[in-house]
Formats: sequence, structure tokens, C-alpha cells
Amino acid sequence: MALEHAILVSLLEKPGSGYELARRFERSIGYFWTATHQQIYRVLKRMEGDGWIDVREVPQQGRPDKKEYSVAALGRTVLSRWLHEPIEPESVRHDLAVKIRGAAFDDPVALIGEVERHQRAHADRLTHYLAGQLRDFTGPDAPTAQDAGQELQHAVLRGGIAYERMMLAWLDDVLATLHGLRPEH
Amino acid sequence: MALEHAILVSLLEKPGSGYELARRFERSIGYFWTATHQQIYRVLKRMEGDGWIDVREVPQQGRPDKKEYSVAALGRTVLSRWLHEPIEPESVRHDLAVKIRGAAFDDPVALIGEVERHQRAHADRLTHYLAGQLRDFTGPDAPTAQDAGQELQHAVLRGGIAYERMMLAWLDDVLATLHGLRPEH
DNA sequence: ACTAACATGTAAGCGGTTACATGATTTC
DNA sequence: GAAATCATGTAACCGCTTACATGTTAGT
Repeated sequence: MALEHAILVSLLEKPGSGYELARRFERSIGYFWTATHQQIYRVLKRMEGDGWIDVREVPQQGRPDKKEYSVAALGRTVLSRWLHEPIEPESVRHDLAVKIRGAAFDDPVALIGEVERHQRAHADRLTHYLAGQLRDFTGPDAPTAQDAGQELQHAVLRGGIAYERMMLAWLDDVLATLHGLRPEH
Repeated sequence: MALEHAILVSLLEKPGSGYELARRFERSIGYFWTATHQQIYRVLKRMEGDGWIDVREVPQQGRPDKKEYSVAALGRTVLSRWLHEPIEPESVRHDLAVKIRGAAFDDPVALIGEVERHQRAHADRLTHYLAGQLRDFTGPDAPTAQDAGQELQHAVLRGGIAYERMMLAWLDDVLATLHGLRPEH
């Protein structure tokens, strides 16, 4: 499990509330890890109880008060230990691949629309990533000298971009295969 | 959830026992979906209770008897319905990406070995996929005329190959980034 | 008036992992 | 004699999803 670790990394990059973390998990951190706000609040409470993170009540005007979390010394230790222990390459789960193989026993042509839908979703994500890259790393407003943190964030983002490009190309391949199928007789 | 559907597809491709399914989930089906034998046995029992699949006790010599499952009419209906309903593009979870971003707050150089380990794992998988492709689809012993099922299986396998190649290239990129980091002073 | 954004939670359920358990046969 | 393969399960746990719940402020 790496949700705690993802939260630790995100809080090290910038302290914030559960709500803010949930928003980050829809954006940058969410490129490679997802979590709902319910899950985040629960884990934050446990992490606080275990002394991994500190809380600070922040009164706000015009908005509900929030709890700002930051990484405690113990949290840094936990993260460091995790970084130094090997993890297994994660197992993949592609619903769409199951569908594609299943299509052989149904109507393959009916799957074309679904594949195109997925392709649009991946194209949207790619556009989103590329905009982020331009804004934060390669654009005119990006910081000229980048520290290790930014270099590594950029490397992860390049991974997301490579993934989406790969998916788009593969889904093209799948569509060509679906179109090329001739009904048996 | 798609484990039931993955099992239906696999049983349509070829009926088999829970044990055999578990083995397939380590090979071909496992390219895009994983499941342990415990999970498979439990789901098979439920699917049988719901009338999605049929069982046949097969006595064997020199081996324990096995239960051979095959897809029932209801199972085909369930699969067909699922194939026709849209699913959301799955959310990604990459532990390694969390580690890479986390490395900025620890020792980035210490991560090099871990990244290389993952790269070897992906290289192994790629080799495995390519061997499977040669054996089943593009080699001299592969069937010349391929039906829809084989065409689609091949398309999924090409996806696995594209994924592993993408990962290898990206991990090269990550390694170059890690090596390029100069300690601040 | 309504919607969106801000902010934090509880409760039920379930899919999946990990550990434990058994027993035969084949191969080294 | 030990290990690997074949074959099927139970039990405990837990991470995560889905649904439900509440309340404020800002903008249209």
C-alpha cells in the first residue's frame, strides 16, 4: 500500500488540508495515484494518530476553517524506510483488454464505439499533461533553474505523457484490428 | 469489477478448472488481469451458484479429480451485457512514480538500484511476451489463417508489448534524470 | 434561487490479499 | 528424502468504493 506514502510525498512538497490533498489527487499526484476524499480523511486521521504528521488548525475568513497537515519527523523516517525497501512491479489491470478478448464471443464491431471513447479520454489526458508540462517545466514562465524535486516531478510527468501516447497508438491498432475483422460464414 | 468477466472470457476460450484458470492468470490472461487461486475459487463458486457457469466433475488418474467449468447460457448473456455497457478508463497506480517524487526528499541516488530492478522485470516480461507472440502468432508454427479470437488476442498482446517497451524507455529517462542530479550546496 | 467551491466527516459493503490447511503424485 | 506440480479450499483482515450527511460562502 502506498497511499500513506503518496500523502507523505505530497505533504512534503507542500503542507495542506485533506481537501487540498483530495484536489491534488485529481491533478498532479493523481497522474499516478488516485484517492477519494473519504479515503484521504481516514488515512490522515490514522497517520496523525501514529505521529507521522502534525496538524495545525487554520482559521479562515469567508471559508470554513481547515486543518493543515505537515510531515512530522517520524513521517520522514517512515517514508525514507519505504523508499529504501524494494517493491514489486505492480500488476496491471485493464478492463478494456478483457473486453477486447471477450468481443470475439460477441459482436466485435459493437466495441468500436467504446474503444473510441477510451481513445478520446486518453487524448484529453495527454492534452492536460502537455499543458502542465508547458506551464511548469518547458514554457516561458517555467523556472529556469530547477531543483531535484522539480526534475523528478518532470520525469514522472514525462512518464504519464509516454503512457498516454502509447495508449493512443495501441488503441489505433485495436481499431484497425476491429475494422479488419470479416464476419465468418 | 471485471474478474468475473475475465473468467467468463477465459472459460469461453477454453473450459477448465479453478487451478487451470489460476495458471492462465499467471500467463496470457494475467497480461492484463491478476487473480490468486483463492480469489478464483471463491468467485467460481459464486458464479456457479448464480448459474453463470456449469461444472463437470472430471475424474483423473494419477492426479486429484478436478471440476471443469464452462460458460452457461446465462454467463454468455451477462458477458454480452457487460461488453455493451461503457466502462470508465481505469485509474493508474504507480508505486514507483510515488517513490521517484519522494526521492527528492531523501537520497535520489539510492533509488537507482530500485529503478534498474524494475527495468529488468519489464525487460523479462517483454522477452516473455515476444516469445509468446512468435509462438502463437508470427512464428513458423503459428496458424496461418486466424479467426477473430486470435486476431483480438494478438491485439491485446501487442498492447502488452507496447506497454513494456514504453516502460523500458521511460525508466531509461528516469535513470538519466537521477544520474544528472547534482547535489546542492 | 441555484450552483459551484470550500471543508470534513460516518457507515456499509465488498473485492482482494495473506496466511493457513490438506493431500496425492511425479521428479530429482 | 525433498521439492515441485496438481488440486481445492477456509478464515481473517483491510484497503477502497459508494452512499449518505452537514454547513458556509461566492458567484450567476
